[in-house]
Amino acid sequence: MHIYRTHTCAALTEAAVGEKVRISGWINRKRDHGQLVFIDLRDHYGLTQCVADSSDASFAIVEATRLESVVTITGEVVRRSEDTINTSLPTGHIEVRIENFEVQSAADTLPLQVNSDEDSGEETRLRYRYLDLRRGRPHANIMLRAQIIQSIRARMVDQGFTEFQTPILTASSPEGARDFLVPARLHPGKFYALPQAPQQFKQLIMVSGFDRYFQIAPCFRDEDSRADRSPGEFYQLDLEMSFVEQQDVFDAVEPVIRGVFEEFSDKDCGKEWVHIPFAESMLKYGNDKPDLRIPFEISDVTDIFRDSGFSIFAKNIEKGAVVRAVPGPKCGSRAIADRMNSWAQGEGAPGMGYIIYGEGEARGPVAKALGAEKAEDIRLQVGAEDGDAVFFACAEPDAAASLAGRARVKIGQDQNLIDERVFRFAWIVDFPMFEKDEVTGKIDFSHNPFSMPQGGMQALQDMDPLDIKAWQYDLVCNGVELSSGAIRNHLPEVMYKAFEIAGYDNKVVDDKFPAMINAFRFGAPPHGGIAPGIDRMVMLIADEPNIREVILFPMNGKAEDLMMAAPSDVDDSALNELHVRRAPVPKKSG
RNA sequence: GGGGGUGUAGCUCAGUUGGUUAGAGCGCUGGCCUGUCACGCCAGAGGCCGCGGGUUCGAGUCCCGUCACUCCCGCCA
Repeated sequence: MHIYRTHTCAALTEAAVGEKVRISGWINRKRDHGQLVFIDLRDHYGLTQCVADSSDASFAIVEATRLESVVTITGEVVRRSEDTINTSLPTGHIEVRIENFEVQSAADTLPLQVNSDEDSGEETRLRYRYLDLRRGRPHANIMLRAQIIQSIRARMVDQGFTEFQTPILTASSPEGARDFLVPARLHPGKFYALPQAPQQFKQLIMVSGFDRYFQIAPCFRDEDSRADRSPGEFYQLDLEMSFVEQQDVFDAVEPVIRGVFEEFSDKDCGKEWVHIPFAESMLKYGNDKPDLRIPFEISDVTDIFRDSGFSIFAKNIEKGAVVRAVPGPKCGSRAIADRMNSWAQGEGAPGMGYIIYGEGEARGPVAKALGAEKAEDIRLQVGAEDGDAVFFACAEPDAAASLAGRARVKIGQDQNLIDERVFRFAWIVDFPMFEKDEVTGKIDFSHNPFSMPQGGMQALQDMDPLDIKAWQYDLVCNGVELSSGAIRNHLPEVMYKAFEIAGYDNKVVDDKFPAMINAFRFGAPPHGGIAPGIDRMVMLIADEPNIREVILFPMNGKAEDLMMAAPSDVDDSALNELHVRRAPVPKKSG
């Protein structure tokens, strides 16, 4: 007999009755009746009830062993009597009569309760992550993640993609987020960077003549965390394809993503994934990652307020402001409207005007100043009914869109208008190539400097830079940005020109992107790709509100690994070897 | 860097308008219990109420500061 186990804790059923077996695992729960004690033994696979009574030699030690101790139990599988069958357990028709009980590893008093469905505090969970991960839901989430990644690999290979590995120690690149740097021992004063994504490598893979690449790629960005953004590192399904247009990328990716969501979730994934131009998304949803489950849209009512009796808005419009209207279904009460107004103030806006529609008339100060006719125009445009409200964001276009967008989400949530049983996907397309920095007025790349401008060189030469669109797209699901991609700019002259518009001369391109700009001189295939976030996909499928729930050993919000105690101090000798010296930590002012 | 929320037993949380000895469930220790499966019953241990200061006759509760965790803004090609 194997020294640890002949079966797992899920394997024993009525078929095994009469067999002498050995199982090992953790004591999940104990029910001590004095002369009779039950143990639920748990392993990765399931639970098996084991039982001993006072006549058994091991009875005392069974009673005395604490929860979560690891034990090996040897004994006979016995059928439970009819009245003691537990139908909620797959192994509930049998139990193991304990003949021998060996403690492999005794557990101290636990810092968190493993057999509870209730989460402990984040700090405790992360510090004792190995205990947290024994619990049902975290354990299942990690298994789900593994299965999803497995499925993605199979689907990608089926579609003719090949998985390659790209370097982890690479060069810092000027664009994007803050880099993690690694001092280069052999090159005093120089640093490697961890890749923010294998962006340049995957393009070079295409130049190398491989046709369809993918990788479950680790990406490193030194950015502050959010609920849907793990600090430091995350994984992307990174992929790139040669000789493709935008729609080819969509056609390759859509079945993979849809397939995975449909395989692992019961939620409806929609018939077709809509394409929404960036500008339309900003107008209707106030952001570039719309939650299409919210059943109403924002509309522009600037013209109705222009030169109107509502002078605050009218004056702002003259100065370039716009007015965006957010419908508030069933929000037609003073209390709700006031709450929205103070919410908006909390968001940094001066407030939110509103009109309440009820009993056939428009009410509130805005309606009064505007007059019944214009209030009715708004009602018709927005599609409001009796009992609804309409809220207004008046500001310069970006700020108005943003506030209206946040208000839309808040109303959707507060009024319970979000259908939790569906995934609503959308491709956001036609991103602008350039944008103007509000503070400096400088024109810069709005998304990815390697994207091909729509219209190519011609567009760069002839058009107002701010009007040029890029072959740049995002995949969005339920208000979460799942993915970002582009058809790349593989033409050196077009690349120089694009960087020139953004204020960088040819030398900058040559210095900062030597690999790409050189490679493109030796025959580069037109290519494009995308990189869906693995963690976010798993988070959506697992229906978890926080990305840490689908990561084995996540860091906390301050990018610390509480379990491993990282980051940590290092010896001076290690620093000396790396030619690195500590700078004094600046004292806090005040 | 900024804003919100939270911080009370090992864990999850309650704690009234400021008022006597700060509670519950789980866990832990001891006792009872031979059919439980969130077993039950009895008893017990366990608290710098995050920390520091202030107001007050009196602070878990009010005020100021600070720290930690968390959510959001900034940031995220």
